[in-house]
Amino acid sequence: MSDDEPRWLNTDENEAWLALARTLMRLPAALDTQLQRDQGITHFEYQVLAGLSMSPEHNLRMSELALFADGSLSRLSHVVKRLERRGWVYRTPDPDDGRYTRAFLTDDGWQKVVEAAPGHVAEVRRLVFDPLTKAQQKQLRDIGRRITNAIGAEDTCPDQ
Amino acid sequence: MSDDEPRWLNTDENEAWLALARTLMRLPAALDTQLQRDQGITHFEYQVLAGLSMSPEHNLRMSELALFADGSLSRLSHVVKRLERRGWVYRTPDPDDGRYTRAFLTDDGWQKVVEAAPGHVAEVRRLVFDPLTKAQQKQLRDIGRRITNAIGAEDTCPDQ
DNA sequence: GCATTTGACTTGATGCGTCAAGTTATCGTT
DNA sequence: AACGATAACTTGACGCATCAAGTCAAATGC
Repeated sequence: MSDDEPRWLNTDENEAWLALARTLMRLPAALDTQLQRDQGITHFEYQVLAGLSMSPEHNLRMSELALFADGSLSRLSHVVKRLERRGWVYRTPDPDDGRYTRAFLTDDGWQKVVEAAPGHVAEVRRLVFDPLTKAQQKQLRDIGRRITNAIGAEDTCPDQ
Repeated sequence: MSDDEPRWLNTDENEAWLALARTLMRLPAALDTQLQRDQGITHFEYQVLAGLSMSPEHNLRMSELALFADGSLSRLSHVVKRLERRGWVYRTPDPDDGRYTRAFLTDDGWQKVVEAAPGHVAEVRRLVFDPLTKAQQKQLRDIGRRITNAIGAEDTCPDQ
């Protein structure tokens, strides 16, 4: 677990780590900024709405939605409550199994996604894909997967 | 600004974006988890302590420290207040120019960094560098820089 | 040399995420 | 059919980040 002498980062690693750390700090902030400024929603709220909009009947179980949006059930519950207040979503117990709750997108909610999506995608493109070469895009996918795999094992998801 | 028809992400881009989004979500959480569990501090608090520990006299101006730790002055002010309460840091007006505040690491603060650093570095290594090839590490540095450059121009830092 | 401006913080209110503790509905067992 | 166990949420309290407004010290203009 702990060596006698820790292996510090060498110069190359340190530069890579610095670059990654900056990205971890600023990219989410930048994406949130765009959505907040143009649409008055957070990136997480966007993901929730987008998740519902992509499902066949515009509805999902809370647990499915939490998995999709990569957040805890508790967080999702709070967020959906706010989205419900804004009239974009409503919840009903699943008719097939009363333990589940289904979140439905309203028509207004659908409109909101349709309105928000192009700007968000454009921002992702501008900040992530435009600056990278094709090869780097592929590398990025592989790198991201390797890192999340390294994390993935112990705690697949928060909460619970 | 907005095209007639937005350019959606293609399959390759979508996979890369998914992998990146997961990393953005989970890597910071994983690093915070380790530091919180083993040392009772957040990653941002660690960065603040580490920043001070690396400076010649174990002190920096708040504004320098904010830049180093990649956070707003306001955020830093709150955090340093907490670190001060815990006895790891203290603040004094800069003797040379009373407008600046200097944050100093205490002996206990230094001990804390020495205690926390090896475990944190080991976690970064385990989650980021061990899973990657040498070539990917270099790519990661370049990719990170390109993305932060794309962001960088408009808002170098929050607050202010 | 006094007033204004600028810059470097500091503070308090607000909102969101997390954590621990509930609730409620079904399932398995007896 | 009753009982505990489990799974799927929901809720409330708490901590931290952000934002807007305030404070205070030096520089700047007149």
